[in-house]
Amino acid sequence: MRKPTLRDVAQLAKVAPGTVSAILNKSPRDYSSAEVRERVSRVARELGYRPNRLAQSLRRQSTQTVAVMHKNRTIEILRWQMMGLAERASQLGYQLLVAYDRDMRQCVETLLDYRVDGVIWQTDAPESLELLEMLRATHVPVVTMHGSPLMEEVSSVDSDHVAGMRAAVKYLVGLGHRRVGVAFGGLATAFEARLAGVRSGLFEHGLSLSPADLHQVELGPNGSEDAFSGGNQLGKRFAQMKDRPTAMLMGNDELAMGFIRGFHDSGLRVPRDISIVGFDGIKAAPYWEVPLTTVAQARQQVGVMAMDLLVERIADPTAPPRHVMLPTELVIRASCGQAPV
Amino acid sequence: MRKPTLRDVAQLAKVAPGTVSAILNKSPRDYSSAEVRERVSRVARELGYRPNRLAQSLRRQSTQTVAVMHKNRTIEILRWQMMGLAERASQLGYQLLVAYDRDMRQCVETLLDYRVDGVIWQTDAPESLELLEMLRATHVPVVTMHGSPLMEEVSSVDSDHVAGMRAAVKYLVGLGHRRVGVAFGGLATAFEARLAGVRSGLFEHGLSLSPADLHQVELGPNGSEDAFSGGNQLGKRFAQMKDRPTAMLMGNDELAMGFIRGFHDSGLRVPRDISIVGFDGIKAAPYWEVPLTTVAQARQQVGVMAMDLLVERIADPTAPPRHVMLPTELVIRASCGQAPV
DNA sequence: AACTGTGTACTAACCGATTAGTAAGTACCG
DNA sequence: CGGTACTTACTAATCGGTTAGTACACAGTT
Repeated sequence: MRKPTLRDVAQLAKVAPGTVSAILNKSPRDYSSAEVRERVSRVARELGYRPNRLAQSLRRQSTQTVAVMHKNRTIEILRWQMMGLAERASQLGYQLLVAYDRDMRQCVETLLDYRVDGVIWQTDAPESLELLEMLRATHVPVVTMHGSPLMEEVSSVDSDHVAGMRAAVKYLVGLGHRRVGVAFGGLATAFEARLAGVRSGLFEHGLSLSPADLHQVELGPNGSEDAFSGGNQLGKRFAQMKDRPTAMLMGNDELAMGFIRGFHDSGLRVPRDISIVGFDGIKAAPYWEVPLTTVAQARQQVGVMAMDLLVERIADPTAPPRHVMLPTELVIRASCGQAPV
Repeated sequence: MRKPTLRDVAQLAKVAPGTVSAILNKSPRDYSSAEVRERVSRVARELGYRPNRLAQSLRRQSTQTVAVMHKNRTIEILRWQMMGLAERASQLGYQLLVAYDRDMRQCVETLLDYRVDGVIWQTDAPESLELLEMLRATHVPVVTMHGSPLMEEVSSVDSDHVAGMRAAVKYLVGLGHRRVGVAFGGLATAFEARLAGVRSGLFEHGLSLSPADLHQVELGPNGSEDAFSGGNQLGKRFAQMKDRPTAMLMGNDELAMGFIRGFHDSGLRVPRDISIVGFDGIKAAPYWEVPLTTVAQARQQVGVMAMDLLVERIADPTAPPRHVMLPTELVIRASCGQAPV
């Protein structure tokens, strides 16, 4: 009832274990005769033999497995990235070992114990920098995805948050808006990049971001990461304000959607009374109460690119790190309107 | 620059490898003196020694790793389940090896090659039954989550879809509805269970489901799994119908949300012109155009329970399989109203 | 002095593969 | 017939741990 081993195959086929290995791996060092080859293959098939990857990896010093570090969030865009990653990994013959742990340090250590060939880093919390450094010290190839390049020496992929926000700003300014605000939730390097995009976009048009118009919102109670809730509250507050920006750039779509809902509760309307731009391009965006204008990311592409960069580094660890920025697209729907005169 | 091995530690501490192993594992067979013990621990610490899990697993015949088979969907509720699973796994000291592959068979084989201690099955496609059977034949403990019990012999966890739908039906009937319809997307055993719940619920009240009121909707173009889109189209169609049910039970929240949007486009209103109940309880539900009444699942709980059942079977493979149904809760918001008289 | 017992640490087989080195058998050639 | 070359398959070390079995030293007994 034990799983058959290579030795079992060898015995039944009356050859040495090494021979079986050579044959099944189509090794260039396999000199066996057609007759033996056939016999071994047949026995292996009949036994349903499958090599033990633990043993293989141990010997070969390569696991064909990459670790994925991520705050297992329910943020939709992160899931799309994961999908892209997973699909590409499977295409390239890699397995994904995912880690989830409040204690990130322990998590990294555990993953390394598995002797993974590489690590994908999908956590953009600023405090992760120290851990990244620790990872880098082990010489395991790492690629960060989501979150702007954290370290020069570590390859990274992400959407071009800066360009995306600049495009959004340009669009709003084109609609006549002069006072635009932003709202973000929590701390994250991705948000920082988006904020930078807003600033630079405004500057381009001779405008600037008033500190009063930069809003930090709570992402829902105790780690529920419910950006809808935070956006909702902000929307309600905005509806009460006498003096507010004519347009808002929201940190992500969920925030924007919650905002619209809260804003509407008080009888005010989007885009009549305020213009709203989201970020990400999640599935619900087109179907929202007022279809959301948003900076859409190339969802899965970030993931597949991350995987590509990683195998590139695995193949040649000395290659210089690369930093890829994927273009975003401003998807114009109904949540923005002409600025009031 | 090589990672230090147990042998390195042994050499530096001037003891035999086996001694080091015994000490570091706090083995009951460790008879070493306090002095040696201290020396070994110190050397190990200084070297930053970490055991190679491949070697450990190979020898111990146990990997402390469980495989997760799942269609890596972006359906929110499935992500919540995965979060619960991941968190519990980490608590119990297990790693997750996730698989994503169009070719499920190959996927299963690959995972088994890693000699995982167990498998979590989160794919409710009916065609997966054959694969499950194949898995079972290998005697690896398996737990299915999401998707009603597929096989008597395989432990399963899921929300009680049937009870959930019956509660929803009861609620609608209480509001005076006599003709309620349902809409589902794609094929899935979870949907089948929900449908069964509807039928039994209606029967309880002397009603029944007219075949004309059972709607299968497309889940968006080519595998995008965008239930919003499918729901949206159905909503539009419903708005044009002269004769329609006074209430609809939707297969999941995304479908329900899309439906409401499409329905509203034609000037009709929810719940004035039709009552809508969703299923799942996703984050956006309270914030929708009309806050969604829905059958909420205990999101993460399914995942943690799945992990618990799995370790139970890993510990004792001969234990009888268990089938757990988690209660659902009807969350009443604004999308249902009194039936027209 | 021989025997038993106990504390301590070592030895070596083993998990299941991979692979460099080697050996046996046949073919060819001068 | 001895020597070289080629084919074919085997042997044994190795990856990095775990663990059953063994050896040795010293103390206490009779």
